[in-house]
Amino acid sequence: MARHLITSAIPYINGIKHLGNLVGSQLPADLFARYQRGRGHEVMFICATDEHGTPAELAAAKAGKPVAEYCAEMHEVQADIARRFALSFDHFGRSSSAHNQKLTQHLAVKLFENGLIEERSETQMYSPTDGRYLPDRYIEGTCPNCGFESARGDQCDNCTKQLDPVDLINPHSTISGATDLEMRETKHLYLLQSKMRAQLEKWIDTREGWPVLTTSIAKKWLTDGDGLQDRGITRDLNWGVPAQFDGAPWSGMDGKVFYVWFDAPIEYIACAMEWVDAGKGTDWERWWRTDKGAEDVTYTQFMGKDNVPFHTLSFPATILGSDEPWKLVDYIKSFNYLNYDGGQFSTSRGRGVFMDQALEILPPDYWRWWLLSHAPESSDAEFTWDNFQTSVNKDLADVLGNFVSRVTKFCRSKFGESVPEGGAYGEQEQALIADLAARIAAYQAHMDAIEVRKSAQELRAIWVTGNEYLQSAAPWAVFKEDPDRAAAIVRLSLNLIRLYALLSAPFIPDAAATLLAAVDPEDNSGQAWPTGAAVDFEALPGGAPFSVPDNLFAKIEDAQREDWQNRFAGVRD
RNA sequence: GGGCCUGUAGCUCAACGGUUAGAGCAGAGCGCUCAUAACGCUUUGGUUGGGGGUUCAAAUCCCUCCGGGCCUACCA
Repeated sequence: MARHLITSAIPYINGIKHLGNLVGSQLPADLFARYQRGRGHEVMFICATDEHGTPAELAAAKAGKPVAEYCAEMHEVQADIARRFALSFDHFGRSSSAHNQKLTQHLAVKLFENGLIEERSETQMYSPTDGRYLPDRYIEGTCPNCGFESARGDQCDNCTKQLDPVDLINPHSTISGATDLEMRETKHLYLLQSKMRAQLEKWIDTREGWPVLTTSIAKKWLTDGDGLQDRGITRDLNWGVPAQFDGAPWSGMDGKVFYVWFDAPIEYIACAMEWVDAGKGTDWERWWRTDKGAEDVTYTQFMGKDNVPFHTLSFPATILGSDEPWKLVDYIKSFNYLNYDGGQFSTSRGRGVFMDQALEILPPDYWRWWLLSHAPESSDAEFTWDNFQTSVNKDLADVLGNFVSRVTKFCRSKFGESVPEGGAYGEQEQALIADLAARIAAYQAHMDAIEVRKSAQELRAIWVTGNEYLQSAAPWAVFKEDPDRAAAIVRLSLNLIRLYALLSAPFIPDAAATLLAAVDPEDNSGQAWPTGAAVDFEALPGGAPFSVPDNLFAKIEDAQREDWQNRFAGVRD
């Protein structure tokens, strides 16, 4: 039994994520976790909320709440939606946890002791009115290059020129509008990634089979310009992991916290400690410490492409630089973006479908199927209602749902609600079994390789095989002359439903559970992962009871599609 | 500006130097009547964005032009 540690990029605490965020990390990670569990492997699937940083402080202020309270509430909101989307985290933690604070501080000390952290002084824009230092993107002004009036401190959206906040004409805070900005000298800790460049490059070069998207981004950062740059890992903020604490080997960091991107990935580890606290397990170290049992763990990370530099470089720099035996990632699966109907999803403008809204209109399996079967693996992908309607109606309702319907209803009317006895599998059945064995092997190969679209395609082909078989075996015609032969056909078909339930569970867990409950109500056949061996087609013996489930998937009507298309086109409150 | 990805049938995508470029959807025809008017079979449809080059052989490698997207280190 293999052991799989699986993490999804941790979503930022603010707001509810849209479908593009979902398909970029959490959903494919869940697919993989469910698949590996299904195969009988031991899985630790971890996710959390990323809670620190300026945006959380501002959102809390806007909501009129202390930031800790705001984050606690938003964490529950996100946890609830994740549950309702059937995301099967073993633990959904919080980067603001005591464990993460302690571990982040510990690793910083280790890095310092190993000569990889140093203090540097720099000047940054400070807003007395806001009472805070302003990240570049919170400063706007007139672009000195093109005269555009809403240029941000880091880049002009109009002429795309890279800027420095001091270049802006009439700069002001986007938080308060204050114009009394001033440059102040401030000290920060820097992670000396440049010292680790060679080590990181060697590590990246020895990774095999990583997505091009993953390695090309890592390579770019390693070699661009002067190579990998040192990175400030503290910020002048209140909300975060304090950079000054008992035992800190540096001073003068009072009132500063670690940068969210330093502490966020560390939460992957701390989350396993939270998992123990929550009473879900007893030993987190055997997942994370290679000196304590984690040397045989396969660690896979899932993320959108915007997260790749932090996972290929910064976090490994933290891990490797600590010189402690932490488990390093084995495979990084990265995704492009999902666009919405000709443009981008937009949180601020309420453009596109957000996770809560999605569940208001349809059950999770509908979304899971479409999103996964269209996952943006090789390039950006696009959600359109037309495509969504077609995929759901054809794949789920017609191919899978209708197969279940025709088999169970035919059986009920001719043989009653138990698996028919009599007859034996013949040549036609052997051919079907051989065909499916090959398809299941292909499906597994794609799932093992985390080829999400191809897996979905193969799964659909497996569903189609059932309809092809029924059509050519034609039990409704055979029944008139040879009821025993018809019984064997129906018995095999009912077994196919069970097989489909097990194979489909990673994609559509709720529907799979419904099928399994209908066709094997007492779970007599076990739920071992099917390999396509003969035994998988005889798991439901003659005489076993079953029930006819309600239609698995309702079709999306044209009127619904149009309604939703209008509803999600613009402005969310 | 730099880097990376991408352009293949009406649409969404495969094919990663080697038969005649394949699937699903959409379109056309036929069949079936168990089923959510569902299913099955057959079939139409491509100068692989343009041009040049390398090779016995190019969608695939190289150059160039055109289009789309993303990243570019202080948003997270």
